[in-house]
Amino acid sequence: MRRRLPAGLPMTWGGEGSRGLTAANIIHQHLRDEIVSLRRAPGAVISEKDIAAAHGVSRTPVREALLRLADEGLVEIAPKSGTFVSRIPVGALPEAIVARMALEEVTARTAALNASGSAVSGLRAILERQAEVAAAEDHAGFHDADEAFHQAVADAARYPGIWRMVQQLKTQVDRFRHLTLPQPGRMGRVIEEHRAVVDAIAAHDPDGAAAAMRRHVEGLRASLGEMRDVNPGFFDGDVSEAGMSMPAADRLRP
Amino acid sequence: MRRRLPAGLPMTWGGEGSRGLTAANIIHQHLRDEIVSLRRAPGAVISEKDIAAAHGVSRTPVREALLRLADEGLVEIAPKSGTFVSRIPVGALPEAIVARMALEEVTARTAALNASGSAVSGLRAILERQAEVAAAEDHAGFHDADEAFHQAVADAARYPGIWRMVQQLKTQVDRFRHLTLPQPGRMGRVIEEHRAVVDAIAAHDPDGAAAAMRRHVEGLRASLGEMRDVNPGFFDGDVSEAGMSMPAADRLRP
DNA sequence: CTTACATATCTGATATACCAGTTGCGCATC
DNA sequence: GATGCGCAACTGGTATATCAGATATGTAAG
Repeated sequence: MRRRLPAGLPMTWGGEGSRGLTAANIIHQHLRDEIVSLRRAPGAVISEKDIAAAHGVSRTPVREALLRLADEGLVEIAPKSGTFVSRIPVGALPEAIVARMALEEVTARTAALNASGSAVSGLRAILERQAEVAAAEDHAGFHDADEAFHQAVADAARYPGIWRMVQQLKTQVDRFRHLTLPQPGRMGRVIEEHRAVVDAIAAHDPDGAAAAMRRHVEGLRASLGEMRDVNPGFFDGDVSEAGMSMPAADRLRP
Repeated sequence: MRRRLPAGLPMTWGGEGSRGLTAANIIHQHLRDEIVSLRRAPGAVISEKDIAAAHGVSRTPVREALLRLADEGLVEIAPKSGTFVSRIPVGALPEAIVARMALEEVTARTAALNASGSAVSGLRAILERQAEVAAAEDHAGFHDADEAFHQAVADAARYPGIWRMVQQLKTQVDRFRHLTLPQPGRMGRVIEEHRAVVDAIAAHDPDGAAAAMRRHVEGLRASLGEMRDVNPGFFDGDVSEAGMSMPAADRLRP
């Protein structure tokens, strides 16, 4: 008996095999968006049955989506009890930022060594676009451009797998960021930091690129300051563990 | 209606919630062992039905386990066609090692800053044990001690999440390592590298610890040299991409 | 002998049904 | 009124059945 050899090219270790647009994948994406954008609040109950009904499918693909979200740390499944949107693990955020810094630093370094001319041009284009949306006070567009920038650096370094890890790390921090006040001047500062990274990459200066990227992510850590409003029980553990000052009060009384 | 607040403490972002010993988890662990240890060959077919029968359960928990393995990159699911043990993505291994180096370097650095006395003692104990099993030519025990060492460093740094990422990265490389010839003197060299890391941590020398760990992982990269035997279609992409020399021939003719 | 096509038989994806813990509320009790 | 207990309505975990796509094989035409 001859076994057929699938022609699939996995390309990386951690990537969901980009298996077609199955119902489970659609629901996964949908729920993920809702959770990351905080349209579903941390701690909120997720009902398999409701999701299934809302999408007009059975519980099976919903369950598959939820299991993957659980692996990503975005939902918590309590057996025979319920499924909930994960609270933001503020205690783990500093570690996540450390990991991201380490990964992005080496990415920038390699990008400086490997970047093609077109890659540099692409980076500059993203920089321009980001400046434009910043001038328009378009926060959503700014965030998109930021993501595009970091991905472009990863592409320039040819590190798709590391980029996937960074994306994973970004998720929790981004969710937290949605709860912070927009800081005046932050967009301009970020753009300058990005520009420094691009300049170092264009100059093929690995140490400079790594240092610039490190400064950038460091700045990100500092931007986790103030909460947007009186925050409910969105967090797991003590908020003061996030490394930055914070009223530390107003947790809901249970 | 009051909603109950689960007392679960997630602790990190990426960890499977350590949800009880469900059938799916058992099967996941079982299959994972078989795949990593190469008892299931890369490219081999996995039948949901067979696994289910072998474990005396239905296909549902088997499917859950396989989906998680697919997310980990250990199996590939071809819709309506079949599920296979992932071929080793040799082309992605250098990137995995780069990522691991970045993460373990910062881990060692933080460990040097944070390590308690007991943590250092624990590290030395592991070092001793590793020397013992090395003297006994116990390769399996050596590998276990190696894993314990790296985990202990991560524990000393209080980076459980980063350790989980490193574990993920180790998986594919370890699978590859299972196919390489044991290199004479490697165990002794590894132990010396470990000792350098511990010494730097004990001396609270962050730069030294980071450098020592970097050298260690660098040595690991170099150890990916020769294949154990004429290698079948265990690899995805060209083996020469692994960064080391290799006959590059004898792929199975389809 | 080669090639194209129809079809039988695999597979994974989904639907449905059932089971067993967990939780919360209400009633009985003190 | 406070407290302990037990039932009822949830939930997630598993089992079973059904559907549709992909592959392989056999057959007929060239």
